[in-house]
Amino acid sequence: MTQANSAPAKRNTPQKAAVKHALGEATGFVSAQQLHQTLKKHGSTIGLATVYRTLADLAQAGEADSLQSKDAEVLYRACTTSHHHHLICRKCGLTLEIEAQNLEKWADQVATEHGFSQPSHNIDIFGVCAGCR
Amino acid sequence: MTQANSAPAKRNTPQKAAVKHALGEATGFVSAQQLHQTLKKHGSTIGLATVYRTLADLAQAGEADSLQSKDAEVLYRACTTSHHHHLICRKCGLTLEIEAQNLEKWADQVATEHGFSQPSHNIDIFGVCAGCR
DNA sequence: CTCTTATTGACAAAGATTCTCAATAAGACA
DNA sequence: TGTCTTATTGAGAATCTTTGTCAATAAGAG
Ligand SMILES: [Zn+2]
Ligand SMILES: [Zn+2]
Ligand SMILES: [Zn+2]
Ligand SMILES: [Zn+2]
Repeated sequence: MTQANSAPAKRNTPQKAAVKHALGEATGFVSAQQLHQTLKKHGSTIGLATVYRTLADLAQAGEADSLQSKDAEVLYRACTTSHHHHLICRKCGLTLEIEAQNLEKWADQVATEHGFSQPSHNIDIFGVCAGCR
Repeated sequence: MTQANSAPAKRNTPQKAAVKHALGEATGFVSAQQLHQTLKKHGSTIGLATVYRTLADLAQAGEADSLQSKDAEVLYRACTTSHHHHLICRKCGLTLEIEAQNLEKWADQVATEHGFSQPSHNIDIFGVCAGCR
């Protein structure tokens, strides 16, 4: 008698911990490739596929935020689990988390006003930080 | 005596017109690949690279807006040249243009408040339209 | 009509991400 | 602690989007 269909049990591995840690060290958004390079530079022998898999899991679990960069690659960042948005430096990648209650309300309102349900949104602000000028 | 360095003169070609027209026909955001398929289905022998090139030009000229889809591909849409944002149906892709002066102000304010210059932003709202429910 | 050269299309090439699969090791249990 | 099941890993292949290359074509000026 096998269990009907429950999610496979997750396991804790040094690789996952390493990715999580490296992501935490980053000051802003980084790509899977960058993270892989960094990890290898620090002596890790982790595989690229594993970095991709782990990042995808973290994003799914809400422990990381992701966004698409200009050159078609996905960038990740360790984040608080509460809903928020980002202010990102175009030059150095420095990232600040920002919140705006009004904004959340506005977005949902716009959606429902036009007959759209299950509203969600993507809001990111870019600029050049003080240090980069 | 050759001209110092002016932009090469643009030429009007049936291919560009076709892409522009096909983009106008679409009800929402479409990818270069989709557009290429559509064009071929209508008998055109246009090359994929040309579709990419034309879309990039349109986006540059402000005649089309672009956004990154979930699966790492760029989507385009024919748009008005004035600054605006989008409300997009997750199912059928139906897209509405929306404006919000307050929002523009808010975004720039947040940036300057934190010492960021040359502010810009990405704001998109998603949902499921009435027709898809 | 002629000539210059921007543009095109077929194909190669680059990058990012995912898939495949045999080998490894986490975690449960005796 | 030792054994066993199977989630996870890493290396490379495969896939997919996008860009680059280049000879052939054709837009537009004269
Ligand atoms: Zn900066
Ligand atoms: Zn929000
Ligand atoms: Zn819809
Ligand atoms: Zn705006």
